[in-house]
Amino acid sequence: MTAAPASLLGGLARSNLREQALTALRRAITTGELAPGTHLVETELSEKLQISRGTLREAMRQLQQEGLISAGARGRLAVRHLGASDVRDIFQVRAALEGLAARMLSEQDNRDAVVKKLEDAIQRMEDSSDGDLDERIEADLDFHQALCFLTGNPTLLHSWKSLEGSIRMSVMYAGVERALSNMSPHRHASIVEAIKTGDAVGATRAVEEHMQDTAQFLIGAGT
Amino acid sequence: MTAAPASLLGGLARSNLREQALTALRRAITTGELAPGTHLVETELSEKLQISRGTLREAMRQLQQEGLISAGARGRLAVRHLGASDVRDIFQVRAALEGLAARMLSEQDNRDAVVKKLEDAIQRMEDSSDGDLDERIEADLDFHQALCFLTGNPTLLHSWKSLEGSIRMSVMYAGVERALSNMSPHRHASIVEAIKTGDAVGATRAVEEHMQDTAQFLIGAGT
DNA sequence: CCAGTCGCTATTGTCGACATTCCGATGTCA
DNA sequence: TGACATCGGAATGTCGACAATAGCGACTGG
Repeated sequence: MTAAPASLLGGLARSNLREQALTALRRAITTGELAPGTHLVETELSEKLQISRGTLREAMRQLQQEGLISAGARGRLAVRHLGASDVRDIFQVRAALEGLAARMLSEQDNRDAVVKKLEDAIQRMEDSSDGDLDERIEADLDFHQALCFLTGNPTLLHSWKSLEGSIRMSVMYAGVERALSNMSPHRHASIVEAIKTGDAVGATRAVEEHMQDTAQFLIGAGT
Repeated sequence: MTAAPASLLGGLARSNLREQALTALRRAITTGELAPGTHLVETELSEKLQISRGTLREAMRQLQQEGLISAGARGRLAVRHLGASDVRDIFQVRAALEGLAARMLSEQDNRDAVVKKLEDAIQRMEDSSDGDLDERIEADLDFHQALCFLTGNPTLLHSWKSLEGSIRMSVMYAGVERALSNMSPHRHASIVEAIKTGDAVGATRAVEEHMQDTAQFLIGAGT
């Protein structure tokens, strides 16, 4: 939605090592390639990534603010270790954010275009239902990001994205397969339906329930 | 609340240039010393702050994620320029976050201690009512931060803090004096009152209304 | 055998320099 | 005169090196 070109001619800026390192690290962490708790040694990482420490440090600062990396004593950074309470906390905030999005969209005047795009997003989820695991996760997150994006509130989108990394870690916390087993399409459809009919409170509640259930489900599978 | 030592023995780590630069820049921006739109030239700033560019860059990355600095073409950074719609957007998200906080606190079991602390925060606001302008702003933000802090949800607090810079810029957008004239203590008292009686929906609504009114007020004073 | 001290090592903090790239001025040729 | 090539200048991107410090282990004196 944003990492990819917005539409036609979205973004052609795809260079600079910092961004690449950022993407690589984010992926490594949310994939589990870098296990939670792993101490990230700058010299080591910079060598593996073939970039200088300075460049790496900039990327890590950002990861830190995204909640993927936590700081220990003496400036030491480590991959964040999530606990059950963290997952619950994250999804509570997420619910507030996406709940706001759903309400805003429900109260909007020209909902047709928005609803159309959300339905497309759901369609994409169904299309990928027999595809790659990561692909399905991606499709799910795309839907939820779209929810925020379509409100036209950049701050809301930004806040959501700041949480995206944590959300991905929550998924990993429970295991990708297990997390996916909970992602029923009808859950999302009912949210869109409420938005379509302009049922603001219904849409908000649908989102909040969805989030709470998901969190509960993920926690139940806790390590 | 967090910048200051937590209580006794809170934090004794107060060095490293990056943090200092971060604080200095944050202050300069939210004070207006660095006007919105100002192009932040790395070489120039690093010389003024007497630090190296690398160190400065790390600080600026963080400011960027906090929404105080926006990136233009070719990696150029500039002090973010807020418009009326930005202020509205920011306060919408803020309302969602603090609304969640208020609801959580209302539904909590042992509310006495929490309520006590919030009342203390209000007291501090009143104490500073004839003090320095910045002091009053600080007291106000302290109250709202406490709202998030007391929920015990670190993610919520983190998200709020990510927004704090933007909130401060919104205040500056309208002018500190004007912004302060809207901060009536009774507004906050009614929030605490609702929390005290366990009225979750009332507390949430009180917060949301407070936020919406404030946003409206700030926008009305637009530059 | 224990305690205290000294020095080494691992890792982060900070810096200055070089590389790259875009923008604009300048100059030249049809 | 207008368009195009070229040359600086100004910023950002990236790098490698040095400084500082905490933690650890060995060594020594009692």
